[in-house]
Amino acid sequence: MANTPKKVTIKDIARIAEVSPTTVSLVLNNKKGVGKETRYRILRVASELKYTPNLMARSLAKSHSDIIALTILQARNALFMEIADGAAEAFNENGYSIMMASTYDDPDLETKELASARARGVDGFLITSAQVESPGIWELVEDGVPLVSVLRRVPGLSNLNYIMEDSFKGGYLAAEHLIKLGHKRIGIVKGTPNTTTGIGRFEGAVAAMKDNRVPVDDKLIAPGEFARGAAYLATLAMLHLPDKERPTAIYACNDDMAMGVYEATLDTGLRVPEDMALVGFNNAPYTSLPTVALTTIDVQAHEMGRLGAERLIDIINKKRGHTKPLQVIMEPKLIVRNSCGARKEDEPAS
Amino acid sequence: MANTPKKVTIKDIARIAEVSPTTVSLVLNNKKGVGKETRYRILRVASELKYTPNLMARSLAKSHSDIIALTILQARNALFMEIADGAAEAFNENGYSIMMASTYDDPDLETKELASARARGVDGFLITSAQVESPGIWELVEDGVPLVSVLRRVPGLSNLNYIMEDSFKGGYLAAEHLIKLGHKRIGIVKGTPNTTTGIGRFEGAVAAMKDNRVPVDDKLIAPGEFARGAAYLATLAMLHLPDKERPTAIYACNDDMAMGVYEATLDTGLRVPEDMALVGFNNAPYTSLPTVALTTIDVQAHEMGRLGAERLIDIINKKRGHTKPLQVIMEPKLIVRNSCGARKEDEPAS
DNA sequence: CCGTTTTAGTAAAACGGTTTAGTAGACCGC
DNA sequence: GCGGTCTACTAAACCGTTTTACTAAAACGG
Repeated sequence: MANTPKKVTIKDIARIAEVSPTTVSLVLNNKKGVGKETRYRILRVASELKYTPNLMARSLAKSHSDIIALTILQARNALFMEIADGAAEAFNENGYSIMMASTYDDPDLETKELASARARGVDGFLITSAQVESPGIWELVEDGVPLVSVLRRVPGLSNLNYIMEDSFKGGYLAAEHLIKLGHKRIGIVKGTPNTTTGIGRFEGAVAAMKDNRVPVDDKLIAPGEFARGAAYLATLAMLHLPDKERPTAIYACNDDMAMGVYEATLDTGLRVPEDMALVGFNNAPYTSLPTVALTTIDVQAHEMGRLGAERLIDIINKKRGHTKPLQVIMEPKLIVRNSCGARKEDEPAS
Repeated sequence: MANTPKKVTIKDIARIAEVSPTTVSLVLNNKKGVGKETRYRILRVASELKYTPNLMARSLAKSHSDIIALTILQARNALFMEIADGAAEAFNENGYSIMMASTYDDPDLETKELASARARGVDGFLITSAQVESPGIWELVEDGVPLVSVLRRVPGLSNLNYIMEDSFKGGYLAAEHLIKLGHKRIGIVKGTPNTTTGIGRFEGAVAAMKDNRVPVDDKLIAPGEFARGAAYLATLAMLHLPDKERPTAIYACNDDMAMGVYEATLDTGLRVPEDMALVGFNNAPYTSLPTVALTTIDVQAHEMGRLGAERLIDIINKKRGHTKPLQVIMEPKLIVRNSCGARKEDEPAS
C-alpha cells in the first residue's frame, strides 16, 4: 500500500484509549452503545494519531467497497468522456470512487476487464462500451450484479438496465434531413458493427432512404469503425467513383468520422457544403465551433451518464433490482448548422 | 461486493480437494512445495468451481493492491483525457487497475480525493491536475508514497517526480510568433493562476514581449480560467476597447479558450486571421481540423501520460524512489496552421 | 544404518477492520 | 428484594487471502 510510515490502526487507538477495538469501531462508525466520556476520548486519540481507516480492510469485512467500475471505449474519445463526466459527478456526490476500464471495443478485452473489476470487489458497473456479443455482461446480469449500460444496449438481454440513445431514430433523422434537401445519392460511413449504436445509426438511415425511395447503393456504404482515419480513406474511395455514382452527401455515424469525411472532401478539391453535404452524429463539443458548424445529432451524452450513474447507485443502495428494470430512451435531436447548406436554426449557446 | 451467488473461496477448494488452504494458495500462486499430483487436483477443482480470487482480501494480506490513482481536472477536458489515455495504455499493459478522481482544479477537493485514494490502498498516484498549493501532494511525497506528477509541477517540492510541459517556453514561442508577424498589441487570455501551466504559459508570453519591446498592457490581459466561456467574455471586453487600444492578436493559454476567443471575434464582426491573429495552446485534436486550423503549441500530451505512468510503475516495482527523481521536460513545438495568416508549414498527418 | 537435507504438507497468525453474542452492572417497577 | 430491561463495554469469530513456523516422511551421503 501507499504508506511507508507505519500505519496507525484501530488497535493502536484501542490500546492508547484503553478500550477494546470493538468500542473504537463503534465510535468511528457513529453507532450507539458508547458513553459520552469514552466516545470523546477515543475521538481525541484518533485525531491525535491522525488515524485514517483502511478502506480495503473495511470493504473485506463489510462486503462492499463503495467503488464502481466504469467501462469506456477509450479515454481519448470525446463522447465517452462526456458520458463519464456526467457519471463522475453523480458518483462523487454520493461518495463512490471510480475504477475506470477501457475496452477499446474489443469483446475479449471487455470480458477480461469486467471480470477483473468484479474480482476487485466493485459494488456495481456502469458500462458505456457494451458489445453486442457480451458474455461478460451476460454473466454479471445473470448473477444479479448491479449494472447499468449507458449509450448502448445488449440485444437479447431483456432484463438489462440501460440508458441509451435512439440510434435508429437518430440515423433516420440524419438521412431524412439530407433527403429533404434533395439529395439522391447519399453515402454512409458506418461505425463498428459489433455495437448497437453502430448498427442502429446505420439502419435508421437506410430505413429513411427506403421510406423515401432513395436508392441504397452498396458502393456508397463504407465501414468506418468509428475512426476518423478509416472514414477518411472510405470517403476518398467514394469520391473517386465515376461522376454519376459519386455521392452528393455523406452521413457519418459519428462526428469523428465526419471530420475524416470533411478532410477527404477538401483534399479531393470539393467544398462543404457546396459540393458535398455532411451530417455527423454525437454533437461533440468541437462540432459547435463556428467554423466547423457540423450538422449533427445531439443525444445528451452528459445527461445520460448522469442518469445512469444515479440509477446504478440507487440499485446498489436499495437493491430494488428485482423490480422492473429501468429502460430510458433519450430523445435524439437534430442540430442543424452549416455543413449541409441548410438554414441555421437554433444554435444552442455553448 | 458484486456477487449475489455465494462466492467460492480458497477454503471451498481446500475442502473438496482435501488439502489445507495453505496448499491451495501455494498452487494458485505458482509457488513450489506442492507435488504434481495434488497440484493438478487443486487446479482442477478450482476450475470446476470457477474460482476467482478475492482481490480485496489479497490486497489486504499482501499490502499492495495493483491499483493506481489517476487524478484529472475533469473527464470532459480533452487535454487531460489525452494524457489519461496514454497512461491507461501503460497501466493496462502492466496489470494495473485505475482509480480515477477529478479535482476540478479545486485544492480542497484535490486534498480530499488524494486522501481517499490513499485510504483505499492504491499503490501509487499519477497526478495530472496538481495545484500550486498542494498540501495533499506534499504529504504523499513526505511519506514516500510513489507519485508522479504529469503536466504540472508543484513549486517548492524539489524531490517530486514529474513529467511536464515547458509552459514558459511554450508561452514564449506563442507570443514570439505573433510578434514576428508584426503585431504590437497582443492580448492574452490567462489560465487558472493556481497551476504551474496557468502561470508558465502566461509568463513566457510576457517575457517574449518584454524581450522584444512589445508593450504589455494590463487592459489586454484577461483571466480565462482555462474555460471557453470565460475566454469568450474576456475577449468581448477587449474588442470593445477604443480602436487604438484594441488587440490585433490574441494568445489564449489553451485551445478551449482559443475557441472562445474565436467565437467572440466572429461575433464582433471580425475575421480570423484577417482582422485578428490567434494562437492557442495544447494541440487538441480538433484544432487540426482543416476548417479550424488553429496555430498552437504541441506538448505531446499523450506521450507525457505514457511516460509518467511507466515511471510510476517502475517506482512501485523496484522502489528505486530513493535514487534521484526523474524530471523530464518535454520539448514544446509550435504548430503553425492558418489562424494567424502565417504560411502553413509542416502539418502533421492526422 | 544413521544423521542431514529436501520435499510435501499443515496449523496458526496476520492483514485491519466489522459483527455477533455475551457479560456485568445500573436502574426500574412492584 | 427479585426478575426484567437498559447501558456500556468486550472477547472472539469473521471477511478471504498470504505468510510464517513447523512436522512427518522421503531421499541422500557416506
